[in-house]
Amino acid sequence: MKYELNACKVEDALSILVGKWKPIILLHLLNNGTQRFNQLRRSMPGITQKMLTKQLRELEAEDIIERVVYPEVPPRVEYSITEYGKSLQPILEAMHDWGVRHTLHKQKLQTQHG
Amino acid sequence: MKYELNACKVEDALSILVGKWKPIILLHLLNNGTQRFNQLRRSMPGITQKMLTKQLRELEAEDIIERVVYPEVPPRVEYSITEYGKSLQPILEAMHDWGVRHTLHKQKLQTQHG
DNA sequence: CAGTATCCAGGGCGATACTG
DNA sequence: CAGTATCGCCCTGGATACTG
Repeated sequence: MKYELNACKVEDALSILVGKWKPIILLHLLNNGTQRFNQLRRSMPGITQKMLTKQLRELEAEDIIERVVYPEVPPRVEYSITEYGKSLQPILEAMHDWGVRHTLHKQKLQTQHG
Repeated sequence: MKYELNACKVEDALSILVGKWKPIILLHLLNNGTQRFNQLRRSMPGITQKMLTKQLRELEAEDIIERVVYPEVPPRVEYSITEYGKSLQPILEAMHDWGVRHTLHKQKLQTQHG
């Protein structure tokens, strides 16, 4: 290992990403750029308005995403990743890469045991 | 971005790491090598036997750690990271690096707002 | 030493209804 | 359109006691 990893720091990152819909929200914003509330909602089948609002607010509180309200009728609210939020991308990529290999590993285990 | 990240894969990785004590356990095993049950326990102030057992069993079920029982009296059980478990290290490092920067970022925000 | 078994509190998350 | 408000389930995790 490059150096000793500190558990507290790891958990700081983990606490940001933990939440049933947070990774999905982040990936949608990273992949598709700025999105309106209902645009996000439609792209996440199964999420309720309450949960989407809650998860967005939590990410906003951590300065991971930005929320911009346009004073129009009907209301328009746009969400986007902040520069700081983009710094999470290496973590998401590392997880994605691992997830891809994890699928293969599980298949291998099943072949061995099954 | 290098390519589109898939939410399911990211969550596969996340689901392994989520658990109040799992990152701590993994870092202990990565930093210190094979450890006995009470050795881990002593290095994690606040954890109960039940929780340590539970988290260890879950990591074992995912083939992230290995559990070896020595049929002795008194019993000896040793835990270690598997080769597969070591593949999580890039994720933990990415989280650690981010966590370090997150601390600085929070301090910066507080200076601005406070 | 290395666990189980049991009970219990808090919070995450969902379903549903209502609103500026 | 983009939210709040309320209710309730379940699951994680903690406290405590017991055991091969």
